Amino acid sequence: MELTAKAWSKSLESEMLQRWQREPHPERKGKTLTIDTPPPYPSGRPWHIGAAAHYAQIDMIARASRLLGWNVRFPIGIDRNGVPVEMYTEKKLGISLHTTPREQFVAACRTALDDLEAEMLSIMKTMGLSGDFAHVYRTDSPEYRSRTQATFIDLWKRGLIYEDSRLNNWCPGCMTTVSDNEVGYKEIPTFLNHVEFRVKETGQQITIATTRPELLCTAALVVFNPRDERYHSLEGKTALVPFYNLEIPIISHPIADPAFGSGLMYMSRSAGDLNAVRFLREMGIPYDVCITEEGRMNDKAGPLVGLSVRKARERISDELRKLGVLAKEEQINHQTPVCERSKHEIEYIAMPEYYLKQVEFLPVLKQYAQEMGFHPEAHRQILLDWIAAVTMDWPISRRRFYATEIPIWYCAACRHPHLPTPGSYVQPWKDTAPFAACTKCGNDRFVGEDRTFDTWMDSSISPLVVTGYFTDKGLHRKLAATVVRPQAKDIIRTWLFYSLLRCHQLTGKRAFARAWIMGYGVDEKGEKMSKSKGNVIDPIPILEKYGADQFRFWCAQETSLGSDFRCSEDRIVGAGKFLTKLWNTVRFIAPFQSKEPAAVRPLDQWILNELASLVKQCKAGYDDLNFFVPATAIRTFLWNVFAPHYLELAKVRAYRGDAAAIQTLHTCLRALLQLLSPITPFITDYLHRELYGSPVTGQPFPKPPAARKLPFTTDQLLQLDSMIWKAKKDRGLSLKAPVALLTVPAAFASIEQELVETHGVQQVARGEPAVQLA
RNA sequence: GGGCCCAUCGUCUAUCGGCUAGGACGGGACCCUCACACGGUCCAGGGCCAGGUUCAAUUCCUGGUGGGCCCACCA
Repeated sequence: MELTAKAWSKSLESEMLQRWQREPHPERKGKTLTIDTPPPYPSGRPWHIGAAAHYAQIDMIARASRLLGWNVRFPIGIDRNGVPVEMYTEKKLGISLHTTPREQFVAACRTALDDLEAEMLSIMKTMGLSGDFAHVYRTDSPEYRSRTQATFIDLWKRGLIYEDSRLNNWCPGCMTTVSDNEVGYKEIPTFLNHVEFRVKETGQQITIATTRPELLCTAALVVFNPRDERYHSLEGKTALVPFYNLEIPIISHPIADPAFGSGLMYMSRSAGDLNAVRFLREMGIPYDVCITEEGRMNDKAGPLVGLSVRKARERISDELRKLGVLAKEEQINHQTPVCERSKHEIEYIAMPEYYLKQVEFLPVLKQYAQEMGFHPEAHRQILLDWIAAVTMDWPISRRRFYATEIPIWYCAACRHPHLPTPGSYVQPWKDTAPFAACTKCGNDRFVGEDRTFDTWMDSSISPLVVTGYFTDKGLHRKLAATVVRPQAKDIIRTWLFYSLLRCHQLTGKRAFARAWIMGYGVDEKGEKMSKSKGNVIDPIPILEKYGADQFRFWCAQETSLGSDFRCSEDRIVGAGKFLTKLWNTVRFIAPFQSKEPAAVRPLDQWILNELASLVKQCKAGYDDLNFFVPATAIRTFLWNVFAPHYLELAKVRAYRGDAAAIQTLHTCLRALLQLLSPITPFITDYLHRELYGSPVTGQPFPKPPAARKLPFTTDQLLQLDSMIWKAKKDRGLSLKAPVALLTVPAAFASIEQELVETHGVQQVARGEPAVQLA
């Protein structure tokens, strides 16, 4: 065979891809492992290099599992529902969801998604993902959406869904209710306004500090802490709200912090934060929102009506200043709740929304979180912490367009809800109701629901979709116990949590055997990549420049499982050298062929011992789905032990045609290629075919050679070689220069021949290691 | 404010409480030695701080500091 080139060429990768397309992975006999591949979300260009790295590693899960003997199902899906594409479309086309006809807007989103999706799929293919590209599923397909709807209908019938109007997180930008885990916090500078109220009964002046003066129009109470003795005399009195001249009671309640401001707070019926939401609920005070869905003041705000919340805040401060009741304005940084999607400041508005019960399922979810496997183990805690923090049911309805529709029609007369039979995809906002008459009042006119689902309602059933729950219950039962969920760390509280919840509600079982959690790809300074920072690295030019295997090897050896990893082009370049090293090692070994059986010499046994330990390390790494372990172990073996020491010492024998040396070289090489194949499938498959005439895939996991005790250790041998090289180097001699006298301990007697031949030793003596040059 | 995780050369990491803390990337010097200059050889460079346990601490404990993440949150 001919390996004339001096290095592996990434152009061979497309050749290999075509080859693989012609010969798909053979079904194996063993048990089946299903990967619940995270369907990536096409939210804009470029696709994040960290995401590409993530999928490269998921392919390593697939390939490593096959190498370990599993039959692997590796579906490929794309998540296409929800706000990100709507925002992308609004920005790209300069249109607004709220002013564009729904049909038209949905079509524009679909076009955008198709383009972005094509690019992601092409990247996945280029990287050599061994997934099922023939059956890509899309979460916005009528088929998938019909399943989301079917599960909703199921849960509805079982009484797990209810509608309620309660104060909830509202994003004025997205114009929808959002759930707690879509809310983030951002430090925003604002003013803490010290506003003077008067006590009606005594005329006494009291000061109240607030960041939300624009909510004064709905002021309900003034509160002080019962432990705060300064204000005991105010209990039961009445406060006069400036500007609006409202009369509100003063009460004591522990919610007020004596150390904050003056120790007095006012509570608005239009809650300014979650704490207030809870307080109102606890006190049984009906809410009375003074903010509109667009984030403007409504008519309750009197003269402020129509102003944005922010403008209203400035305006009321002006008014209070004019009245002489604004004692102080302090600039503070405020941890402000913002929408994680659109970054708008969250307001608390009550809208009727559907809720899915989750609180009562927390104990079983906790149990699942404790039972299932986690790679790495440490990340289990993130899920447990989240489960412990959940206090409310999940609001699942959204007032958006590009998402799965809630499958309900209401009787036009009595508003009674009607749900269709599960199975087909329905769009109540445009479809005619599939009912003859209202089951309650007999009326024959219906109004379709126009709200959609939170997208996690769709993605949380992916473990069921990929195991055939909706198409083949028998298959599902067979596959369900061995599902592996790979995903990023940041969506533990959403995707992982909701999947466990929903699958439990639908099947009564735990969705996953194991979860594999990867860290974030950060930039080379260690900072999070974000489009706003402009430090997002596009994977396409990287893959074009360096090829898939180089990228994959970099991914594997960059960081241990679960930690964040820095994306630095320099280090990707560095990873490529390994492929060249491997290539040239093969280039050296390939020409040597020997069929006759031969007994190994002690030197051969030494490297076989090392190989045995390598095989065990790789097995442990692959079992833990931690590719850092095999990648670094293989690299160290090849570069620090096998090539510089064994290869050099066995070289002369190999040239001579020594069968034991040649067979040992091939034993090591073959095992190396197989052990490495999950990480760098292109080069290993190419070389395995060239040398051994068969694909590297489909081989069983390499067996560790039988190890035998030797009189010298690896460290001793490495140090001996190094000592000789250093001696020559110090004298400015070539490494081929002869050694006049080499003194070695008796332990090396069995490999003396190789030492002599390799280092050009003229005479050998026994004793502590020493080199004497001519 | 509460919780979780982490802390080793510039970077990524190794090290059952015990040899001079090992390797890789990057840096420097020399060498184109017949698989490989995407190579070889050599060099420089590190245990966050303060206590404690111990014959012995990078390793175990406590506190601090510094990161990361999560939750709550100043009305």
